[in-house]
Amino acid sequence: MGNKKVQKLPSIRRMPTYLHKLKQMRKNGLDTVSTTIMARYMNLEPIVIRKDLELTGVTGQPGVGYKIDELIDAIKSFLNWHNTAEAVLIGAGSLGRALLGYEGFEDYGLNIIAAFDADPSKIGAEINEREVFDINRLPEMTTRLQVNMGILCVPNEFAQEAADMMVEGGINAIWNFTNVSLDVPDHVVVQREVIASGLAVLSVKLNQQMLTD
Amino acid sequence: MGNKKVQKLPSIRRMPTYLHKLKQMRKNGLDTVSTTIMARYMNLEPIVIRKDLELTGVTGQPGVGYKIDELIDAIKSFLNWHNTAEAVLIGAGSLGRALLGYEGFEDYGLNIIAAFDADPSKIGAEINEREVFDINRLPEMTTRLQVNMGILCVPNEFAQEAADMMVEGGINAIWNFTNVSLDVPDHVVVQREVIASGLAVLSVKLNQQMLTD
DNA sequence: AAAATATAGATAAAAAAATATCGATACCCT
DNA sequence: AGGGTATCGATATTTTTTTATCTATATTTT
Ligand SMILES: NC(=O)c1ccc[n+]([C@@H]2O[C@H](COP(=O)([O-])OP(=O)(O)OC[C@H]3O[C@@H](n4cnc5c(N)ncnc54)[C@H](O)[C@@H]3O)[C@@H](O)[C@H]2O)c1
Ligand SMILES: NC(=O)c1ccc[n+]([C@@H]2O[C@H](COP(=O)([O-])OP(=O)(O)OC[C@H]3O[C@@H](n4cnc5c(N)ncnc54)[C@H](O)[C@@H]3O)[C@@H](O)[C@H]2O)c1
Repeated sequence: MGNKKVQKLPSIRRMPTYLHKLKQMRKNGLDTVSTTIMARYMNLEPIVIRKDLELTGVTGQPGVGYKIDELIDAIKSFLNWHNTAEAVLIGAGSLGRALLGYEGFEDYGLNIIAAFDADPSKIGAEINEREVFDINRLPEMTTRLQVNMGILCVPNEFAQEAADMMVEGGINAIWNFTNVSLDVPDHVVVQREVIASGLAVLSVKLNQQMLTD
Repeated sequence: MGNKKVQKLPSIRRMPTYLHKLKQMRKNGLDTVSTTIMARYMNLEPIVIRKDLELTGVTGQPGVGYKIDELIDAIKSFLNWHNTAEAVLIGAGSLGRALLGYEGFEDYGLNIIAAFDADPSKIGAEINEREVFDINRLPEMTTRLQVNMGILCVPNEFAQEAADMMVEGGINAIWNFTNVSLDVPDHVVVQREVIASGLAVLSVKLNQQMLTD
């Protein structure tokens, strides 16, 4: 029914950072890791990490730690990042271009296969090896290609109509970077990225810091 | 001491969305709002909103709601967004350009006054009316201009050294978009923006949705 | 005017998340 | 080999956040 709550949100949000650090450690030739080390890296308490990792089902070895390979695997499974998700991006503007150029997504099982835009001067262009198509072709193309994730980067005023087209095209997961709270059917999940949230947190932190010294 | 925890994080993160919606309502000529309306917009329960607003110190009128103007003001004060914060941006690459071009920051009391980069082909350029300076001038300039916020958008491998330069230049708040956990003195606050966190949440949501229908 | 409805605030309860404690296991160093 | 240290897992506790309940106040409808 679309309104089920996702639990353990804070833990889920930390997973990608674990993954990143673990991959880096593996590249450096390590094969085990302790929560103490992860904790120091992330500025958290070891117990937090242990609880998070518990969610993935891995078990560590008392006195030793966890096997890095196992952990990487378990986190990927937990996040469902083993089978790469194909996505389309809507709105090849300044944010859209940045996301199209972001190398990191490979590591996160995300593959942006095409972009869509309404601006004739952008349609037909290629950005980082992905073609930009006319937004009107979106429903037809996503249906045919069976894509079920859309990354929304259009200006606020077009956000809802773009979302409607995605829904029409069978997309059921929307990563929403606009400042608009979308109205979508129950079976469609939306993750809204509010960049100002981070700024708000930083402002409050800074303020508190200044008050105490 | 830098390791004090910020409380009410979830509430703080919701504030900018309230602010955005409230400003929009004001533009539409409204002057009061109820938590029911806000809740419908944000897909939350009214009680959540009421608790959040309580933090700002505003009081509403039973049977009526809150005064929009008062709310906007209270939220801005709460976030310390009344006095515009000046910031510099480090790394005028694809993400950096997007941020430099983002209009939304005006509303959030953030003013990016200059950018810094190491690439000679970028130094001297102007992006959205902000000049790009040589990264080596950062410490001197931020000291002189008394800027205390830095937005970090360099490639991961240069993140720490760029952070060091910021600290040298007297910056004490870093908005960190890199995939690196920075090592900074206690008096410097850091807010790390991990874009993959949102993707992780979306993946889990999508997975749960698919399992239940 | 009375009844129905919508609302905030205060307080209480429940749920979730973070943190602590402790025993068992492994490793390291002398 | 033995003592010291690091580690995990299980369980318990504390803290924080979310949600519920109930009362008083305002508005709208009849
Ligand atoms: N730029 C940033 O750093 C940033 C940060 C956070 C959030 N955002 C949000 O992301 C969204 C996009 O921002 P931006 O700065 O990239 O804007 P932009 O104007 O640079 O890009 C928007 C793109 O969408 C295209 N477009 C317009 N209408 C369209 C439609 N109906 N269908 C398809 N494409 C359409 C435009 O042609 C343009 O290419 C906005 O909602 C903004 O608030 C941007
Ligand atoms: N592109 C995205 O959508 C995106 C999303 C999330 C996070 N990030 C992160 O943001 C960071 C930047 O990503 P990007 O895609 O913009 O990379 P980019 O390569 O496009 O831009 C990096 C910029 O930093 C400059 N630079 C390099 N070394 C420097 C130094 N020592 N001092 C100052 N400037 C220096 C480069 O010249 C370049 O202009 C990375 O850490 C990336 O992981 C990017």
